[in-house]
Amino acid sequence: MSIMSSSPLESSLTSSWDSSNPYPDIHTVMFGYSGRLLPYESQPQFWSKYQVWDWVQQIMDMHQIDTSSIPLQNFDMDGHQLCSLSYQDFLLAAGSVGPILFNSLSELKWSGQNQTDIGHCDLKQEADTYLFSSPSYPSTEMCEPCLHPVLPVASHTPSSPEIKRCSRPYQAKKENQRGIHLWEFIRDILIDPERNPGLIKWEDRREGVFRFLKSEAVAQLWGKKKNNSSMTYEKLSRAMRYYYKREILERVDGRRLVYKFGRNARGWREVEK
DNA sequence: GTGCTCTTTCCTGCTT
DNA sequence: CAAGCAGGAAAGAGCA
Repeated sequence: MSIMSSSPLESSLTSSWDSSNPYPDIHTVMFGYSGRLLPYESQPQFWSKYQVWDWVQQIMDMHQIDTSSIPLQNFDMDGHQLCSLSYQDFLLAAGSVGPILFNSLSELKWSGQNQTDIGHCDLKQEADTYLFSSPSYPSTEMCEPCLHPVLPVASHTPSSPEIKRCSRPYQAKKENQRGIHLWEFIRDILIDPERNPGLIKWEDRREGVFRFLKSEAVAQLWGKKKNNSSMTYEKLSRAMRYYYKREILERVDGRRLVYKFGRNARGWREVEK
């Protein structure tokens, strides 16, 4: 993952994030998101991983940043894990968007718990430390067992020792990569609304017609599942098209990003569940 | 090692 | 013109 890469993302951020005004949108971020949350939802440490995704997407939407601009799989974690990330973790995980996410989360934590362990001054100081005084990042250590970079876990008490953990997104027991097929992965997102923060949507539930809303985000999730960081919607869609021949999917002519489950797809009908 | 299945990657041409 | 679709070809990866 490239850190602080200069990408099209940067230009899209300039309206809300620049070096002269590092926290211009804190209230927008804070009240724009937390304002529409239920009480328990404003406490990010209790979020499910799908609420974490939802939050990331909401913040991106708020700043009019394309969700596919950041590797969503870097946020494959629940709220508790999210809350343990440091400012630097966010920079590593989301590049230029990291500070926005970090600030939003900190404000949510602050407003949700009404605790002041992370104040604006601390936030700004930490942000400044990493954003403006550090041209490059500390050398990367590697996690012994899996050879993924090690990230420092957030420690808001300066004197406490820094705990290292693997940067690889949380993954339960490594499952058989062939254990789930692409169409099953898509189906599972569709039938479980909590797993589906606006990624794919039923067009006709009874007929099995669905549409990709965030095609690249779905591709990234699929890539994460297969441990393939270079997955794109173009490649995913090629795999989808192979399902036509096997009648797992049926063509939906004339409509972009729209697919339909075929006779050999199982488990998507409500009555089947 | 071999063959099979299921992708993944790359490509060209077409359509929206 | 860009994005998406269609499908051929070849290669990769897991598994029996």
